[in-house]
Amino acid sequence: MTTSTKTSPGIIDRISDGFSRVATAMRTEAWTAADVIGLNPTQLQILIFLVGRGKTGMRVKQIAAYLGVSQPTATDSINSLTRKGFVEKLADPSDARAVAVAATAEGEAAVRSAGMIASSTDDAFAALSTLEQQDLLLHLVKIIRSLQVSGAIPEQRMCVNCRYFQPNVYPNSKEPHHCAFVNAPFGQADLRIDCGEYETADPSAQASAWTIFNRGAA
Amino acid sequence: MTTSTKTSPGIIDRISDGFSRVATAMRTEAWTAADVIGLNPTQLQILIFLVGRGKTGMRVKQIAAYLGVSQPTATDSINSLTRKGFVEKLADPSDARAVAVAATAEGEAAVRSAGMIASSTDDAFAALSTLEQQDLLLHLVKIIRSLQVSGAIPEQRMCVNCRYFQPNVYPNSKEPHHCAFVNAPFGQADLRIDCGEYETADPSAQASAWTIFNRGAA
DNA sequence: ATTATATATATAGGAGTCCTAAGTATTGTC
DNA sequence: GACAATACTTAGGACTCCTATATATATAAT
Repeated sequence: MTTSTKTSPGIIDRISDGFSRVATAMRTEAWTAADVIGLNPTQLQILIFLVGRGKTGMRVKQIAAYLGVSQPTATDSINSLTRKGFVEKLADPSDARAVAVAATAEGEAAVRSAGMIASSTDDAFAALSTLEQQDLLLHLVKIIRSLQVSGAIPEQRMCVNCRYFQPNVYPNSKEPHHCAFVNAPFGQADLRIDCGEYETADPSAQASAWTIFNRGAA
Repeated sequence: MTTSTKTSPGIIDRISDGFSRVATAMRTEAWTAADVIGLNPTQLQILIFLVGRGKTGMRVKQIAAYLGVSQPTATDSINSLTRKGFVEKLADPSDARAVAVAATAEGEAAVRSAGMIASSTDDAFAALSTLEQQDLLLHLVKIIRSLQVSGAIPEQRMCVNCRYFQPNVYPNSKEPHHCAFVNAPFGQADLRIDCGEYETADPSAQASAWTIFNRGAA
């Protein structure tokens, strides 16, 4: 949240303000997309999150952390989605207290149809040049990592946190990084924010990967 | 809203996802900041908006457009702020139907104190290099302009829309642009997202300024 | 001038977000 | 086996946010 003063606001404040403006557009758009399938933005966001995570299901606590809301709030929205048949609560075999919330087939179909609708923000991102998109993605990765390190958001399923990530192993290539999961090189523009195959690396590995990653990106 | 599929999501989807993650952090943070003065994020956002606009006051409709919500929703929040003494509704001399909503002295003080609290997102932006910040700001300006052109958000009080903006008049300088309001040159890093002195330029002037601006930035 | 239409805002009603605080059940620990 | 921690739900309340409608004023057309 930016508190602009009468004197010239610093670049940090203006960047923050810029993010707010884009966020406003995304939120407005999310209402439209969600409305197509009879949901609201929060519910759609949960549904997309669950679809991206597959059959195993996610705990209520994880969903709450992902959304940045309290646990009861997550419960509210999950119940609403359950009533609508888009998600189901399964018993977690490893812990009888816990539930595994998973998207149903209807939920997956709903996400697909919501994804079809036009998006002004996507268009705005697409209007940037390829190089600008790549830079922007890299900046976002850096910002998100900072937020994660400071505890503002939970750990993200990003390449730079992943045990399969081998940064800058081909230093002079266009695809300097390597993913040990698919066993293939990849470039800066292919960095993931939320990868399905993600597996967390231990903190020290994350830290050293980050150092090596930045050395190349500088 | 991004709908990641099982196949590799494109860079646009990943950028969109990245913005969502940052937006989540900002929203969480906004709760904390707003709570300090007994508000919620929406109310604080309105209050900051009004403080940035001075004594003249803003119309309900403008506030709604700025927030990206319906007009009755804006009325709700404005009423809540009025009850708390942070804003007041003044009669608009030019239109008896309209009201001019303005921040009170208490409201301005409240914004100042909310602005004091630490911000993880600001820290994350500050952790980027000066050059990265500058690039990011430029990307945001471009994205916001696209959103504005497509009608997703209302006209923003940005340099690139302003009648005082003279882009690239000093092409080989570090401060290539000129602001006719303060009558001084300024650089890419000084671009405003929401300027107090903003005055809209007519559409054709905006379009040609944008072309000249991009020529230099390429 | 008068009627029609458009605009600015408010009100009504309802679903749902989102919070804190307090409960229930289960798990882990000493 | 008692005690604290954890996973989640329930309860209660303020507020967001919507659509639809009402009220007043402004503007345009006849």
